[in-house]
Amino acid sequence: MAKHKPQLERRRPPVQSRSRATVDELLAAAAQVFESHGYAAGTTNRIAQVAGVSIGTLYQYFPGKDAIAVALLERHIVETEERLRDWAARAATGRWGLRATLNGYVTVMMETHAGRPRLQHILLEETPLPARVHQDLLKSERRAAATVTEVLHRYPEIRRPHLDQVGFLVVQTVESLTHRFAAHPDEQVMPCDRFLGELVLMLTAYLVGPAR
Amino acid sequence: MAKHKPQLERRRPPVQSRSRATVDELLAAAAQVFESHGYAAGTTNRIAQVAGVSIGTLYQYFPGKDAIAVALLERHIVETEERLRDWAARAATGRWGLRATLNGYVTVMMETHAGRPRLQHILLEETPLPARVHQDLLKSERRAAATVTEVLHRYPEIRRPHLDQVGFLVVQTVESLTHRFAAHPDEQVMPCDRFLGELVLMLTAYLVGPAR
DNA sequence: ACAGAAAGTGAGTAATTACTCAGATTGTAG
DNA sequence: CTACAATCTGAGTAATTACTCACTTTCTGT
Repeated sequence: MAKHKPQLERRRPPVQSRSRATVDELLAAAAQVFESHGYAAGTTNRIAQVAGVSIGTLYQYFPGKDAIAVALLERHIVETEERLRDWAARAATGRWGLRATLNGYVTVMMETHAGRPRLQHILLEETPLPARVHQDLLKSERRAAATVTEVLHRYPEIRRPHLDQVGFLVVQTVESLTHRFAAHPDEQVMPCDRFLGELVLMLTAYLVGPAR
Repeated sequence: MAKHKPQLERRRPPVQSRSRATVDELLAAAAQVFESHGYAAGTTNRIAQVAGVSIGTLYQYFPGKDAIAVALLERHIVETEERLRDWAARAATGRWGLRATLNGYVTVMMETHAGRPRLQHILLEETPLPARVHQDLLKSERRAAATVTEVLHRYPEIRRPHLDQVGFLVVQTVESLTHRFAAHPDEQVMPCDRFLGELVLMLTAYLVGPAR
């Protein structure tokens, strides 16, 4: 369908407030359309329509469909890192026990995906992302693992060796279970709050449990 | 792109061995093509080409693209349930400790996705599945949880209440972490065998840990 | 007021692709 | 061998869709 191969850089940077609002509208519309239709079926025409602008305007600010997905993903990475930093800062005050800290972490992650549970999945798995973005994702995930590891260091009841790998597994576990539960919840078998509680229980048991 | 809306039933059931082989070829080709291109970009023409038959032959046995994905998914559900039954039977001999049993479960699940790590994700998330198939998936997942719960009942060291919900969380955890690790392994931070070991450790700690 | 820049429009284009069909080829029963 | 069914072929069709461009409208500085 693509006539030419477009770049990934924004074409014309918005300078007036009107155009900045348009770009915001476009991103919001894209999030909604991708969430409900998937990447391939989320057409650029539909995105423009939902945003309330013409298709030409869309291509004035984004050189191609991929670029929109990349922008959404990069925005999500930034937001997630912000939330994680906030959580780490709160944990660093030392007023919380391990369990409350883990509870906070899982809650933050669930909130992050509460609004559009499928979107991150779609961006990650269905979108042809350039290698650069994959690198960014990997780096961001490693930073998250490092942050979590650092927080865990504050709790002497954790006696497990290789805390960095432990932090990595915690991040992976929370991330993947949160995604899964947000996207396909089985409220019949396990309601959301119970799921959260059990997950925190599992993580706590893992961290303070016998080293072997 | 679709002119008419096709059904999901196979058009002409293969009766000669030649055509049965053709259908197998088509499914194998579809698995390969979807795995490497995703659902939307995995074209029917390409599937037919990889299978070594003409596009017309493909449509003689499958009424539409979706039907191929559904067939692949149903096949995967059957295979997974078989593997799970085998594992439960082995666990029922009573010769394994809890840890070995969990290790076996995780190993089985990792093996299931080792060959085509992305395929299940693609079928589940990118394919427009009819409601019937989603029901089947949910049912299959619940059966898996029931099987695991039953196995866990054999181990008196597990004192946790609501074993059915515990079994459900174990299934969800293993399923989602296995998918994630098969699809995007970060061998640099955590090699596969170490990942398996830590996951088993986490599950064990969760199951035998303090009830509160 | 006005020139030029920024922003927006949407019908149209070229490429892609799911699917069809008229007929050729291969297997099989009597 | 013959008739018929099963199987296979692949060029062609209609629908879809990413993207362009010639043009209009709105804003801003002077």
